[in-house]
Amino acid sequence: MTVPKEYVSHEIEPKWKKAWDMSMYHFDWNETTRPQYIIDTPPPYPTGNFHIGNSLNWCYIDFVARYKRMCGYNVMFPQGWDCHGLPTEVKVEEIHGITKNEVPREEFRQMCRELTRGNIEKMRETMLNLGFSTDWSNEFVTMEPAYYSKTQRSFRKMYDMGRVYQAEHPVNWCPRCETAIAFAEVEYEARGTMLNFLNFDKLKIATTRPELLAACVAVAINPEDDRYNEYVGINMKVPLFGHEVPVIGDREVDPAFGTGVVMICTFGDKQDVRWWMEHDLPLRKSIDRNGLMTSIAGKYEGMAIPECKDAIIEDLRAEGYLLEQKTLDQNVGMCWRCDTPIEILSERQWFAKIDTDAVSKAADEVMWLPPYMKVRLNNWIGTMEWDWCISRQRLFATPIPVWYCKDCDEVLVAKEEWMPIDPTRQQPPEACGCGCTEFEAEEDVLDTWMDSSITALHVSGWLSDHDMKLPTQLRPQGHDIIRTWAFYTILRSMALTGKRPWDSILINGMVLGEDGHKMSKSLGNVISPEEVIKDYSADSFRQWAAIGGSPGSDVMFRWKDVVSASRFFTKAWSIYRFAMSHLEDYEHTDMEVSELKVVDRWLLSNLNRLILSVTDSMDAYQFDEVFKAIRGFTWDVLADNYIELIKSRLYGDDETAKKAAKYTLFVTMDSLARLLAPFAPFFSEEMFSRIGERSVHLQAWPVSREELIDPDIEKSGDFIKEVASNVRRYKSEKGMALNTSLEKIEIYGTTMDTSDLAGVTNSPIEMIEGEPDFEHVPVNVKPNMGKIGPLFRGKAKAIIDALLDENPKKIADGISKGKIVITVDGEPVELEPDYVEVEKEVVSAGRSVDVLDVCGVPVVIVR
RNA sequence: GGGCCCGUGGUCUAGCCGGUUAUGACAUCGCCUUUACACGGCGGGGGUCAUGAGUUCGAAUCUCAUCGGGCCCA
Repeated sequence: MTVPKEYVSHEIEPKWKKAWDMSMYHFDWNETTRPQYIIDTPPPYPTGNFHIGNSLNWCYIDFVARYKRMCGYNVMFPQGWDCHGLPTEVKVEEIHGITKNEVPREEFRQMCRELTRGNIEKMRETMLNLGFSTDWSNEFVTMEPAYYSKTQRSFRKMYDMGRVYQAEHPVNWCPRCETAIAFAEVEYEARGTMLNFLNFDKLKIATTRPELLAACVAVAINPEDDRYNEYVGINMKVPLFGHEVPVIGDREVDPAFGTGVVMICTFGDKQDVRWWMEHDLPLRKSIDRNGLMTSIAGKYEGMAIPECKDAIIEDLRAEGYLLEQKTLDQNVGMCWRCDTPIEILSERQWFAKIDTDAVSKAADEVMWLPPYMKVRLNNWIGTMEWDWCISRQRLFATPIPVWYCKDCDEVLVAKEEWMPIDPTRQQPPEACGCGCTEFEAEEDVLDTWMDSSITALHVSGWLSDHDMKLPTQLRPQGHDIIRTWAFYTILRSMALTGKRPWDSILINGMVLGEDGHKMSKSLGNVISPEEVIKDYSADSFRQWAAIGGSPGSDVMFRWKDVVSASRFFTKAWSIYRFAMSHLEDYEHTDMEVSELKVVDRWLLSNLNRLILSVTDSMDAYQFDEVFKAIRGFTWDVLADNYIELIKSRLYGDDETAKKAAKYTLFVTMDSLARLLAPFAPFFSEEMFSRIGERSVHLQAWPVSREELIDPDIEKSGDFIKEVASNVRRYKSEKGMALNTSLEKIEIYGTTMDTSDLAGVTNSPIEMIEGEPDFEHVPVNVKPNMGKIGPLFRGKAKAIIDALLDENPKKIADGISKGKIVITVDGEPVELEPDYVEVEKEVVSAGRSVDVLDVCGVPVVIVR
């Protein structure tokens, strides 16, 4: 059993990647004993690049999945791919040098599928390189019939429940993408614009959108505004266009904005929609689906919006309607895909009903980590005004399974047993109720969120041969998609099953570049996980993910964290190599505590305490705390102290004492391999391969042996460690080599097993009862604020002052007598001995020695 | 304009249901090849805990205000 001197991650990681049988990570659908732990993994968009933000999130998921498996859960860590969407359409157009309307619909969709398959392949490779314990037997691809038929069936089910309906309603519209979009897809950007003051017949109005004059349907004022309320009810002529519109009163009008008079258009913004619905105003569509002016715009018909705006302002000015222009800061709603300002158009679209109460109630049943992230969902819920527009005018998406009868216009929604189906390619197998067999296919497709909002249902066996396992146990996702993915998933799960989708939701932060800004191509601060693996290792990357920050907070990527991670593995390897060199002929059997030395019991006490705290932190998803604790134990306790202390035993002749050290080393190596397994799957596997049978990833998580946690032993061990460390420092300060043999080390007033100490200091140790012939001179008094404060409250300060004024020697005498008496404001006050601590200085009395004070115990070094 | 999070040595951070001397990492300086490791060991320097006020015997910690940063939304 030779252990190579160096840990070469570039050989070991590929070795295990190749050797692992990934079926060990498969979920057992027929399990009856182990509890289920299903993860509703986010399906990434297959861009072909599994980026660092994905990687951070997946590291968190993998830590949990591996930990839960080791704890005896039947874990499903599935992998999905959210394929549909505009970016792929754009990419396909770019690659093939076409526009989507130049080729037949199906051919274009085929090109999109091919591109997507290749991209998925690339991303899978990165995921394997990062060592994720993905359950590939439960992979899903939303563009494949097996998945999108579920999307279509969910559409039909919700249609039957009356939760999906078609209607003409205002929608957010992207003129560039030529499609309706949902509020969740609208992003706001601060832009400067002109506020135009117009002479509007009898009143002056202020508007930022003069190009919508043709769509003006009313003028509104605040009914409490004395300047104008007499005008309510009369009609006014719209400048340039001449049609008459009524003046209405509405409290929402801000008298302080502009002139206090606004025009209502169909539609300039969301507020217009509210007024339009509330006051039952007519509809005037002045903008078409391409963002061009319609016929009601008269001579401006066919102009693009900015062009029309310029022309109308010119004409208003020429005809004397334009009174004034002021600059105004304004937030403009933009399409999140293409940054084009959106318009609100009235369109015949499909909608899903939003039941905010049901979503809110279900969200309360879910444990949010960190908890304040739920606030974001609730804030979003509070702003919902319209239902969710689920139809899109695109190609690469799940087809809406609907036809319209050519004779009677009746809507025919496909039956579930017909799915998957593309209505543009297949006719319904039944005639319309009116007897007609000629149908017009619905060409619109579904919003991609309609696919991805049923992942929780899909992975838990919905509409499959398996038993339904909803709710899943964990939803891991970023805080940027709470208003979309989290919201829609809860909505759909409640609508379709009446159950919450998950027990808990773990929110990860965004990854920031080394400059502290969000990683983006334009800032040039993008780092790919593959780069990190190449320069360091996958395990080092994973350690950065664990230790870089706590879940929920944004995490900065720093190369130096990766460097220190890889140094930790070097150190751990060195420890492992040392341990294994002494365990060559070791056969593991249980040992009684009585057979162990103090130092062994000290280490085991610390190890079991570590297991306890690490388990708690894992349960709380505090991976940074977990790894810091493991690192601290390994480096400080095990390497810097324990190993140094036992060397003399390991190299000595006392076989019993040697065996105790070997036993302790073995147990520690075995536990460490298991504790590291969720974080460093490759390194821990390499470690474990020389310790135990089969993969470390099939082993149980260590259980703390609490009977080995012993505060007294820890105290004794700490003392030995402190003596060793003080002697080391002493030698260092005196310029002595570390292995210099001192004539004698005397320790006073305590008894203990000194064999390891003699070994590590390479010097004889003598325990001497009583005090040394030196004087302990009390020099300083330290009041114990934690005790004095609460007891004496307002008097505390006076007591502390009195204590500090008093001669330290007198206080020390008081302590030895069991009672301290001091005078405060002329009154005697009694204090218990533990209310103060006295610092003492040891004064030498004639011997040529050095005296160290270790935890209050005099240690005398005879040179 | 509203909501949420956050300001701790040069950098990043722990502590934050109040208690003495504020944690660790990286960086920096000095010393050391001791049979696991120089990708190591030992030791040192460096912080008025953003600012101001309040509560309290006592505040990095609680309250308020101000300034600054980030995110989500209108």
